[in-house]
Amino acid sequence: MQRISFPLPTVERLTYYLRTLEALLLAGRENVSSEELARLNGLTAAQVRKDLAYFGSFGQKGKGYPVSVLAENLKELLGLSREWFLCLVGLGNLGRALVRFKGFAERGLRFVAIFDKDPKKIGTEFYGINILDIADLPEIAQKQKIEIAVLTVPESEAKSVYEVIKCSVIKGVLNFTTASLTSTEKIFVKNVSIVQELESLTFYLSRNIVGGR
Amino acid sequence: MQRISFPLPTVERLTYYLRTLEALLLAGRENVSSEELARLNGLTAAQVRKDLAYFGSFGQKGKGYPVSVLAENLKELLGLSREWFLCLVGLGNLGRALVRFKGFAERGLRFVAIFDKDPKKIGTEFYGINILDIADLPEIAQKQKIEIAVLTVPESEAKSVYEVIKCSVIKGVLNFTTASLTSTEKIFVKNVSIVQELESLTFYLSRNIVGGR
DNA sequence: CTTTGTGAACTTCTTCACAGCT
DNA sequence: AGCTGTGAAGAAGTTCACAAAG
Repeated sequence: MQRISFPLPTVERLTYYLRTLEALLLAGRENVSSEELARLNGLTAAQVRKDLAYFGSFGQKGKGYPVSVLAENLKELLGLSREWFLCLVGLGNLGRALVRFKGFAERGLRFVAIFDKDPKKIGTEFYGINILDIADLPEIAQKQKIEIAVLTVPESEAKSVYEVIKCSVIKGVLNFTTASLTSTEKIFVKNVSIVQELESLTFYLSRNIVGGR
Repeated sequence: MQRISFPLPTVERLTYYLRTLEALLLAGRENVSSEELARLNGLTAAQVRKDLAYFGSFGQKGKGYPVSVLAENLKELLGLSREWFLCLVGLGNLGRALVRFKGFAERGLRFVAIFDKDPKKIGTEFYGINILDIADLPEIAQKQKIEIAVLTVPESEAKSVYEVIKCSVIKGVLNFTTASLTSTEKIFVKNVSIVQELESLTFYLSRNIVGGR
C-alpha cells in the first residue's frame, strides 16, 4: 500500500488531460502549454501544472509539454498501458450498453465474463461473452484473472453481490447501483450513481444556481 | 434557517441520505441518528449533522432525526417534489438503456423527447417516445417544457450539440460523453464520464492504493 | 443518559506569484 | 521574450469537542 501525496481530484483530472492530449496528437500538435490544457478542460493553468508536477517534470520551460511524451506518461501513470480484464455483474439494460460500449475496448478494458442470477440467461452468451452464475464468480475471476467488476445489478441485490465479490480476487468495483458500497482494505470501489447525479442537478436547477456556484 | 453557503459535496451526500431514509421508512423506522445515517453511507456522524444543519434543524436532541419528515424535506430541497421533463440527445446503446431505466421515472424524471441526427431513426419512436431531429431541439424543448438534456452522443458530436442546447430553454445537461463541457451563466452541466471513472480506478489499482476514502 | 447543532481546529485543495530555465 | 515548477497564501471542506436540549 502506498501513501498518497497528491490531491485526490488530481487523478480524475489526469484522465481529462490524457484525453485532450490524444486529441491534440491526432491534430498533429507537438507541444501544448498548461494554459491551453487548462482552457480545453475548464481549469486554471496553475492547476494543470501542479497536477502534472506531482508525478514528474514533463514540461520544458518556455516551450510547454511535449504532447506525445506526456500522453505516454499519463497512460502509464493511469495504469492504461496494459490490458485489464473486467466482468460485468448484472446483465440488464445498462449492463448490455456497457458491454457493447466501444470506449472501454479502446482503453484496453476488456469484458471477459458476465455474471447474472437469472437461470434463463446463465449458460447463454451476450456479445460473444459467456453468461455465468454469480455464485461461480470467485472461481471464474481467479481462472480468468479478472481484476475489476462492473456492478449493474438491481439495488436490492447490490450488497449481497458485493459480499461475493469481496470473497474473490477482484480488486476494484465500478458500482452503478444506488447502493453506496464502501472500499475496504482489499477492494477499491468507485460509485457512479446516475440517478444521484441527476438529483444533484435538479437541486441546482430548482434554486437557479448555475455555473458551479 | 436557509443558508446561502455550503460545501458543494454536501449536495451529493443529500441524495445519499434521501435514499437511505427511504429504505429506513420502508423498514418502518421512525427515527434515525446521525451516527446510523453516517454508518449506512460510509461517512462520519459530524459530517451528516453538518450537512443537514446547512438547510435546517431537522433533528431532535437525544432522539435523532424523524425519518419521514427528513425524507420529505430532503426531497423538497433537492427539487424532487415535482416532475422534471427530460430529453435524451443521442440514441445509442447507452441512451436506450437510460430511457428504459426505471430509476428516473421513480424520481419524477420523465423523458418526453429523444433527439438524434440519424434520418433512419428520426420520425420513429423508442419506448413510446418520439425521435426527432436535433436541429429541432430548441423549438421542441420550449413547446414541451424540457428543462434537462441527457447527452449520449459520440464524443465528436458533443461540442456542436452542446451549442444547439445552449440556444434553447434547457437549463441543465447531464453529459455522458468524454468531452468535458463547462457550465455557463445559463446552463448547469454535470459530467458523468464512465470511461474516466474506470480510468481512475485503474490508477489506484495499479498502485495498490486501496480504501477509497 | 442520548443526541443534535455548531464554533474552532484542522486537513485538504486551489490559486497566486515569482524564481529560474530555454 | 515564453513557460514551467513550486513555496506560500488563501479557500474549501471535514472533524473535533462540547454546550444545550430532550
